[in-house]
Parts: sequence; C-alpha cells; structure tokens
Amino acid sequence: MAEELNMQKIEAKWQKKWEKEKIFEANPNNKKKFFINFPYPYLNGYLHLGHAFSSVRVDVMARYKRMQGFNVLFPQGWHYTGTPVWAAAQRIKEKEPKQIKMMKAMGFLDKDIGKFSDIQHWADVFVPAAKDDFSKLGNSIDWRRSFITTSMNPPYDKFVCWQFRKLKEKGLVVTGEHPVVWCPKDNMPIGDHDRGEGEGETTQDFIWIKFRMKNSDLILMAGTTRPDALYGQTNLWVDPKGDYVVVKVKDEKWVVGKEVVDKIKNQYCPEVKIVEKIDPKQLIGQWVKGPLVNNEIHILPAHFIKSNIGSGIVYSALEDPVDLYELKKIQSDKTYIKNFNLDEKEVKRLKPIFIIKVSGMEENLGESIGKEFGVKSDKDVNQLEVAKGELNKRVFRKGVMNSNCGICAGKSVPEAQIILKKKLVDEKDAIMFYELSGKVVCRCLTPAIVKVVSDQWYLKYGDKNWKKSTHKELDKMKLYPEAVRPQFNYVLDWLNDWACTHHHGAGTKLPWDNKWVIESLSDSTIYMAYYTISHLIKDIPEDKITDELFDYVFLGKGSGKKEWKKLKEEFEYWYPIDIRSSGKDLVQNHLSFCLFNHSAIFPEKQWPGGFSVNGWLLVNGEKMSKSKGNFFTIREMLEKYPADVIRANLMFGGEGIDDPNFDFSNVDLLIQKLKNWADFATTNYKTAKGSKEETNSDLIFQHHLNGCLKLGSEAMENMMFRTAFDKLFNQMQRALKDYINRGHTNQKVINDFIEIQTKVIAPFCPHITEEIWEKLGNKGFISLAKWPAADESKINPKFDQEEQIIEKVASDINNILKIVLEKQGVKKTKAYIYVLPNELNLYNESIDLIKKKTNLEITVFAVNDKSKYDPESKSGKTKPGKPAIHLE
RNA sequence: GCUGGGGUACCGAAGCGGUCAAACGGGACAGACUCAAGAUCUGUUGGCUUAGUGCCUUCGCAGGUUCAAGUCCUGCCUCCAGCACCA
Repeated sequence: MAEELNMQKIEAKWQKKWEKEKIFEANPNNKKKFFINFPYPYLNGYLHLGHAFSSVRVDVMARYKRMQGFNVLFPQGWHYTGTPVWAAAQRIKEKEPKQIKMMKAMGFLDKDIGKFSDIQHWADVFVPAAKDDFSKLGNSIDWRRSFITTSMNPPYDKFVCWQFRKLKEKGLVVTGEHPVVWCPKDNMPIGDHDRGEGEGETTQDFIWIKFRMKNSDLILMAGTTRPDALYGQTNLWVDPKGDYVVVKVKDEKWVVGKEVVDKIKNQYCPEVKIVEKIDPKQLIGQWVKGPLVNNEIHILPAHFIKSNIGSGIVYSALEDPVDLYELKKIQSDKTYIKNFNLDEKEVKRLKPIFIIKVSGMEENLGESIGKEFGVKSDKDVNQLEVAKGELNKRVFRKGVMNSNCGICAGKSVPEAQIILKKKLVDEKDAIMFYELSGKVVCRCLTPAIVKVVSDQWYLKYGDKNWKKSTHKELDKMKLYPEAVRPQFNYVLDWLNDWACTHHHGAGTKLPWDNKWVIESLSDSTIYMAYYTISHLIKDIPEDKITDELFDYVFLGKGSGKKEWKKLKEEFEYWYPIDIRSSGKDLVQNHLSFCLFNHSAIFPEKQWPGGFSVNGWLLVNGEKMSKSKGNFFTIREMLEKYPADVIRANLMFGGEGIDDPNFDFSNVDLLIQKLKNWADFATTNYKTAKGSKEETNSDLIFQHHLNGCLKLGSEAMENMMFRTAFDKLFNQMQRALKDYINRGHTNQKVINDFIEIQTKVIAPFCPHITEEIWEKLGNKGFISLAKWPAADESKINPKFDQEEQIIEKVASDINNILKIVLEKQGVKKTKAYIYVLPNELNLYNESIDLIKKKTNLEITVFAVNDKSKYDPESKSGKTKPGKPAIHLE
C-alpha cells in the first residue's frame, strides 16, 4: 500500500512546478497551434462555481489538445466595462447601507470598504483573487497575456478605439434614435436588472394615427397596436369626461389627453406646447378623416376611454368586441344619443366592416367571439376583455387581410402591420410611440418613463449585407454541439441595430464623440485577437500605440515598425481562434456580436473556427443563487475539496446544451475512486504477477480498453466531456475490474493500461495524474505527454458476444441455485459445465469470473470427454454458446 | 406570445423504426470479506411466472402512420434559455 495521498498538497506541488517550468506559456513555434478561450468574466466579486465550470471545460479541451501535440494557447482576461461595478462604486461613495452590507458579506472590513468607491480598487482586489482561483483549480492559462478592459488599461482602450474607427469607416456605426426605459431623476436609462421594481417590463410599440378634423386644422391622435384594423375604422372614441388639450407639435396642432403631453415631450417633440384646453363635448359629433380609407368618420363618446391612457383617443373598428358592444348600446339608447347631441341616423348607420378572415370563425369576428365568450352587452366588462384578448391572439396567428384592404389584401395580419407601420409613418399619417409594458420604478424610487434617445450610436446589425457575410461565417464554423445552429441562424436574422454607447459607466469613450461610453457587449467582440499580443504590447510606450500599429498587426497594412513585427507574427500564428466557449445565454448577444464584428473587420481566413455552447450550472439539481444558500465561490470550494475532484465532478455533471449539475453526493465517491486508482497504478506498475503469454482474457480486455479509448477520444474531440469521462474512466475501470476478475493477468497488458488510464484522465484530473506519472518513473510532465491512440485492430465485437455468454452462464447458474434452494432447501457447492471442445479455452480462462459471480467450485469439461459427461443427466444438451450445467 | 432546446425506470442519463423491460453511473436492498466500521467484491432493483422460460404493463399526455414506435407524424401539457441596449 502506498502512503495516504494528500490531494491538496499534491495540487500545490504541481501547480508550482508548472509555473516554474512555464509549460503553459505559449509562444509561436513550428507546431500546429490551437487557440481556445471563453468570455472574460465580469469581476464584481469572487468567481463562483459557474465560472469554474466554464473555465474547466475550456481547460480540459486545452489540455487534451496539448497532449495531442498542439501548441495550445489558453489566455484569460477580465471585464470591467459597464455599469454594475461603476454604480456600486458610486453607491459606496454615497455610503449606501445596502451596498456596504454586500461588501461586508463578501468579507471586507469596515475600514477597507471605503476604498471600493474607486473602480480601480475593485480590479486591484478581485483580479489577483480570480487569477489565484483559476490557478488553484489547475487551469492551464498563459497568465502573461492577462489584462483588464476599460480606460484603466490604456492599450486595450486604444484597441477598442481602433476597432470602432474601423467599423465607422465601413459605415457600420451610425446614429439613430430609440426608446429606452428612463429615470427622469437620474437622467439615464434603467437596465432590466437595475430596477427597484418592474424587472422584465419593456417598452411596447404603439402607433399614433392622425385623424384630421373636418373644417379645422386640428388633428386627433389615436393610439393603437393594430394599424391593420384601420381598414375597418368606423368612428373615433373619446372620453366624455376627459381632459383634452390642443398642443402645438412642430407645425401641427394635435388633440390629445392632457396628461400625455409630457410623453410627447420625452418621446417626440421636446418643444411641445399646450395651446388651449378643449372640452370633449366640442369633439363629440364632429367628423374626422383618417388614413387608408376615403370616408370620413364620426367622433363618439365611450365610457371605457380614459383621456390619460395612451393618447387619450382611440379609433373604433367593430371587429373588436369592446367597440362593437359599446356601439350597440349607443345605437339602442335614444336618451344617450340625445344627451350627446348625436346624429341618430349616422349612429344607426354604423356597422362592422369585414376586413380580416380567420379560419374557423364567422365573418363578423366581434360578434362571433362575443357569442363564444357569452357576452350579452357592454356591461359584461370582464368577458369582453377576455374575448378581446383571445380574438387578438387568433387574428395575429391566423388572420388574413380581405380583398378590401388595398395593398395589404391577401397578406397575413403580422405582415400587414409591418407594411402599414412603415407606410403610415413614411407618409406622415402616424408617428411611432412607446409605452411601458408595466410599472417600472428606478432604484432611486422615481417612476420610470419611456424616453426616445436621439443621437444614439448604433452598430448596424440590421444591415442586410453585414448579415449575409456573417451567415457565411457561421456556415463555415464548427459548433459544439451542432444542435445550437438553428438558434444562431435565427438570431443573426433577428438581430437589429444595437445601441452600442451609454451615458455612464466604465469603459472606453467613443473616439469621435466623447460624451458616450462604449457599452460592455460592444467592446468585447474581437478582443480574442488582442490576447495574441497583449503580453507584448505592454512593453510599447503608450503614446506609440497607434491605429497604424493595429492596422499593421491585425490587417497587414503598411510596412510597420521593427518593434511591431513580433506582434504581427504572434497574431498571424495564433489567429483565428479555434474555439470560443460560452454559456447558452450568450448565443443571442455576445457570440453573435463576435461573428458580426469578425466578418466586418477581419478577412475570411481569420474568422472564428468554432463556438462551444454549454448550459447553466445547477448545484444538486437547483439553480445556484445567493438567496437559496447554494451559492459557492471557487475559493470556498477549494478549501473543502481537491481541485481534481471539483473538475471531474463538474465535467461529469453534464454536457451539450443541457444544464450541467454539480452533485455533491458524487464528491466523496470521486475522491475515493481517484485515490484507489493512484494506489493501484503505483503498486501494480511493473510488479503485478501474471503470465507472459497473451490469452483470450487479455484480448477481451484490450478490446474493451481500445473501444473506450476510441469512443472517449471522439467525445473529447467534440467537447462532450461527460461521455468522455465516463468512457475514459468509469468504463475503463469496469473493464479492468472484469479483467482482474477473470484471473489471468499479463504484466505488459497491465503496464500499458496503467499508462493509458493515467494519461486519459489527465485533462480532467491533472494534478493527481502528474503525481502518478512521476511515481511510475517518468521524467517529463503528463500534461505534455502524448495522448494514446486507440488500436482499432484490437477491437473485435466477437469478444462482446463471448463475454455475454459467460455472463449468461453465470446468471443461469445463480438462477438455478436460487430456485433449488427455495424449492428443495438444498445448498449446492459445485457446478460442472459441459461445453463444446472449441469453447473450452474461453470457459477455462473465465473460470475465476464465474466462480466469483456464483460462489461455487466450477469445473469445465469438453463434451467429448466421455468419462466426465453423463448423457443421461437432465441438465440439457450442449450447444454453441449454451453449455449444459450440472450442480452438486 | 415568439424562437431554440428538453421531458426515459427511485435519481442522473444513453437510446433516435425491429436485436428494448430499455446501456451506463448513483442510490436502495441482499450477500462475501472484516472483531467492527469504511473501502472493496458479487447479486437484485416494473409485475407475474420458469432448472436456466414465457407472458403482461411501461419511456410527459392524447391521437395517428407502420407487420413493427422511447424511436416517425399531429395536437396538448410541462421544464430550461433568450426575447435587446443589459452583464
């Protein structure tokens, strides 16, 4: 027995050796290269187990490729761009109690917390901590190339500026306007996770249609989400008790609800002015003319209209059950008509115009849905709301515009909406308007509004040509797993222009417009290229880092300076990136942005080789969260468990796009298994007893070994690390167990196995395997040893069959034993197995196995051995693969 | 609501037209070893049966295609991720 292993001690030992020998510092040479990494984490605290999963996945691949003889580069940087840390620093400056409590929870002393009011201090604390965590986890990172983002790191800052100037030269950064959820007090947008209340709420697109009043210069603005229904407009609704005003907007006079004036100010026209109040009575009964149809329509009162919601005015289309039943009420109520001074003839004349056909429904949609939901009158408010919602759903999914709908005839409703929005806005018959989908409150407790930000800078991801070349890039790329391709294809088409600048936060200032800071997803799209030179650029004086340098290094433009040559060589050697690995949540933004920016800036030969996408780490089957109490930082895990075990258990937790699960119940088991292996390998290498000749038993074992090795290597290649670990460790161990149980071992076979087994788990458990490797008498690192190739000539399915035969015989014997004992109460101690002569060897070599499984004395006879075979016995007949059995 | 990916025995998970009562790993139960525990090894783990067999019921739910369906098609339920200016 070897002395008890202290895994933690071993890990420190090997980490020191790796560092001393610089074996993970990768420099260009004449070997084939392999460049892999994952997005730099945002360091607003200590790294957690989820980061461990992402990094170890990359590390296992890096180590596997290294053992395959590749020159592997695995660098690691850290992200500081954006608002969270910046805002937290502000809050510490303001001594906000909640933030201070959070810092205390992270373990900082009162006297030190104040220092975190400077974002640089966050980096000073968390960057070394993160490096330490990843190193202790055994990640094979080239730390010389590490860097942080933002203006805290001037060379990187200049790199991002260069990137943006390139994009601008190509016309891919443009200004525009867009709606954001906005805090009027802080005067900045409130991101979804940055709210006091209202997470998940977004801005909703509305369109305000202009209805021009007859014999007047007034325009009534009616808000809607359904421009398609304009073809069926019958009248306008106003709130008879509402407060309406006339406002001057640019050179038009609009009639809107009094309370919506501020919204117009924020979203459309900052100079909007109220001209006068207007009584709704002055509006009711008037005639207006809306777009798309030629007839004029009436203005009618409706109790369900509120002048402070939307624009305060709505147009009516009688396919809507709410409108329909309201009109029915008015038509049948003479006093009402009289009270409002309406023209009875005109009111009675109104009836639904059928503009949309929905399969499975009658022509009169409002009537039809009303009946279905049991609506009797306008008083059934609840049913009406439900019916309206259901109808909208059906219309959106199945509705087709009728022939009376002009340019939209025959189109689906969603298509018609897109066409009409554009047409109406272009022809100045409408403006886009936005509302919050629900209540949002800023952290400063101010209710949020929607603001349309103008002169915002965009990356033109909506550009058709850009999309096209990005698709081409995607098509060429390898995806791990391939199943994510449909999602990528969808996202590339769906992505629209991206607001790439912010008012506040840490980052790089937009080079040509200093009031903007480049937003955090946009400064991280091509920085993998920066890793190739990040260690060298540190030696170049800041003022010598120019666009010419980047042009020369990355694009091969110009003749370049002598001291830039090395940078260019590094870039051209390492680029493109071979695999970028990330969580599935980043498919729709970061990874897709990475594709877009590469296709814009780099030539085709430097487009990424592959993306790997994985799920989100669960702990004991649950999402990791601080509130659930199952949140683990890497450092606290490393205090309790060996890195090799954490690594292996993470990788065995899951693969592909499914969420992997870190199951604590496996941890002790894994520690035991690894220690057992270390013990077995070191005690049996070159000392095990056994024959020299190769027997059937050896062949069966080698069959399994090579089978596992083949499947395991394939899984490694595809980053399917659960399968890989299963084949390369669990299954191989099973094969070894069976081999030993057979009782015929061979020293050379055992030696080979020990070497192979130790090597193939090295990417998962690098420390303990280094230790074993050293104890076996090897001089170099196992991290640099050659990955074993499967010997396919040793794989022969016939061995599987033979094994099954032996299994079956053993299980048959057990079955019979049980029955005999139950029925007759007799205990048997010996079994005689009668086999065909050509099977004798197979059985004799497996005799120990059968013994072990049955706990009997076993004797095997060939059937031609007449002296031992009693044909009168009721044990049955011997056939190929099916021996006769006799128990005594 | 939309887009993509899932739902398999106690749990995790393979299988993607017949060789499937369903690999593999945990767990549980029983046995061997041990003074004992742990570790290790062996067996059992849908039901009923049988001197080594045969049958029945199962792979989210409900239908369908087929001589044959976890495996293909349709509808539904349900879980995960994303749905934008945000890391």
